[in-house]
Amino acid sequence: MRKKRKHEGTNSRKHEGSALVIELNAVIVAVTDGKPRILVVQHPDHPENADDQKDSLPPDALPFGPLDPAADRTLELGLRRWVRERTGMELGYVEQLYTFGDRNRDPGELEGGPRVISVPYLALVKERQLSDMGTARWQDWYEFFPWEDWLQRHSSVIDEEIAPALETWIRNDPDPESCDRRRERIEIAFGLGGTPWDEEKVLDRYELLYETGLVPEQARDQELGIEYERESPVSSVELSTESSGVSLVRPMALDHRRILATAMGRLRGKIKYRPVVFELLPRNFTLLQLQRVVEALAGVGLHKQNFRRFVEKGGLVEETGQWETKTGGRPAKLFCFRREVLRERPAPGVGLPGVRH
Amino acid sequence: MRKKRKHEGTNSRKHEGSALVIELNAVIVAVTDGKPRILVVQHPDHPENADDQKDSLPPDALPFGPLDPAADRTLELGLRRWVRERTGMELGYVEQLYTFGDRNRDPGELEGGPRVISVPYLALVKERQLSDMGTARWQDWYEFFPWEDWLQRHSSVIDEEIAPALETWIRNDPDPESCDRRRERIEIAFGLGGTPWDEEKVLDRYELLYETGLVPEQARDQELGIEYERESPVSSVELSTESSGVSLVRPMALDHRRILATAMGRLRGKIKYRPVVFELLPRNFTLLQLQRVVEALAGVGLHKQNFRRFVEKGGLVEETGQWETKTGGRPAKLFCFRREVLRERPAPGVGLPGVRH
DNA sequence: TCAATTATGCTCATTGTTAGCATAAGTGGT
DNA sequence: ACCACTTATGCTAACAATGAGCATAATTGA
Repeated sequence: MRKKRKHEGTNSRKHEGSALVIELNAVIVAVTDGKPRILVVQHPDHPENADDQKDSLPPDALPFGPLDPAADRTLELGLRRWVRERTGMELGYVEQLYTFGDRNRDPGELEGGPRVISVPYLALVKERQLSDMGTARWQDWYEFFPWEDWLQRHSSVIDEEIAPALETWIRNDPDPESCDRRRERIEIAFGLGGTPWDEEKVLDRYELLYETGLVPEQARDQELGIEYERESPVSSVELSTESSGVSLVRPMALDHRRILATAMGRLRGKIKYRPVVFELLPRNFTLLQLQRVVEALAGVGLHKQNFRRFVEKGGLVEETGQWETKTGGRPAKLFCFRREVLRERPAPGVGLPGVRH
Repeated sequence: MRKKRKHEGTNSRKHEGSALVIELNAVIVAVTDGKPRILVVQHPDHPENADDQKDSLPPDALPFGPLDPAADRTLELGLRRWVRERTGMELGYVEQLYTFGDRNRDPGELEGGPRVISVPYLALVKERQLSDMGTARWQDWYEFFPWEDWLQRHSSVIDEEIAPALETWIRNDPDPESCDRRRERIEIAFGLGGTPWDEEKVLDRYELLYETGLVPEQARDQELGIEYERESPVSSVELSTESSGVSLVRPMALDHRRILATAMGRLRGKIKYRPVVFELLPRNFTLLQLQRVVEALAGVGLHKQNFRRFVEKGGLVEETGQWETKTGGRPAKLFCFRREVLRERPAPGVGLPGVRH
């Protein structure tokens, strides 16, 4: 009984006995103090909250709510509805991410619960909208993905922890062909062996870490008997037993880290060809503020002068005539998004001009 | 009774009385003779087949099948299963497109049927796999989207039919603000008023044509009392009554044209940063063959010499040493996809080097 | 006033793109 | 054999975009 889902209780009888429900997840992103943060809640009644856990740190969960097939006219309106109801937040920009429908992605299914299809959305909100109601908190998304941060942590996690562990994983594969495939996947995903780092491949990296058990939920799922196969099957305890995964990753409920990875990758890609960063900024901003937000999202540092040239010459912003004086140095011009760019360029985005190597 | 869905009958009792079903759609694309074609079927029992239709041309439908929540381990496997069962085709590359869950997108809901959520997939198959079983046929996708073809038809449809009609639509809006928004959307979507044509904006263009009733299904949906609102509400018979839409568009069932638009836009975007075109080509091909496929998909013509430079210097292909002699001119080198490019470049795609203006 | 900090202007070499010109090597017809 | 025609392929000049850095400007705090 402990895994009874909240929305089974709250919804009308229409769902009772149904083999199928749709759960809407929200990855609500804001950037504060140069850190991308997502809104997380405490998952109401998840197995990991039970006492069979060694470390009792309860996993964070993405906010979620049910689709009410009878009441919600569209999925997006359903999402907006329960986000409003539960957090009081009125979402602006939202974008559907993907639909996750693997069996047993919700362990409740193992006990006869309905098949839960999850349709997560990405939502971007402005800094100032920080309103934390109930158990909801903002959490730096790099706490869930330390290896994605090449700005603050220099991502030594990869060299020191991930790369060696993956190397073991490669070598433990008896089949030389599959071995090569593993190596190729790893080198492409993590930018090893001469391959350049691609900040968009968040999901590929996650999938690899899941398969290799370097991420805590793999062990948890395996204990529950959930198979989450991709290309190559997980050969359980291939890795040295003491290294139970990448250190310092916050636990996450269900497959929410996978969803977050999807969101991060999508957003990192999208800022390059769509002016979505501005959803995360106040109406007026300095170019450095803009740069910091882009850097925070992409997880990489950018060349300041080139960034400013790109964004100004690209017609993405225009001067407001105002100045920001509290910069700690020379005052900076304040800019705002230049809407006309939409007519001029087919794919107006910020790109990552001058990524530091 | 005429609208009873096939899978309600074929599936187990688990679905009986359920308020929710998931339908998997497949947009199966192949390129033959320089034309992108999709696999269409005749929709089993759709209202448009009834005799209340003036022109009795039955609408084409995308192949679809139900998700069996009890049997299908993943959505993708469910898709592959019924495609195999119904067409004998074993799909290779597939990619989830989007999830459409608007109420009444299936008119059966109006008569108490379950809410039908559609999860369409894009599948790419090779030319030779053309196997048409049952009612399934291959159909040039530009028959459904004449205005997307700037290669064969020069797309005079836009100048002669669409642009004037949209101009009327703009002028018929009493509110000057909303009027401006309409104009901006149109100019951006259709590349009018100095804005460049963006071949990826297939869905935006479709949405506009739907809203303005230039596409046959708008009238049909309105007759059925289905609201499919986006930003601005459809003001029904704003347009001159005689012009009942763009000429020569093949009718499509349900919201399948919207799904196809999503697929086209996605594919047109994806070829630029992912080497997916090769899924549509034989293992060995000439550079012109490759170019023709890209052109067919993107709907625009490319500069031959620049295309070949781009694709060769970009490391996307490698020579096989073989020659194609039946070119009708000088024999051409045969190339194949160069897999190593995946390691070298973060986003290896074909791009559209040298689009003809 | 100095050091530190941030903003902003400008350069230069490199690389990539656009739009062509020109040549090569086949075809079919007369 | 010669022709017109087709397709393949090599090459270039002008221009645009990018990467990396130097230099200067305008603030603040010690």
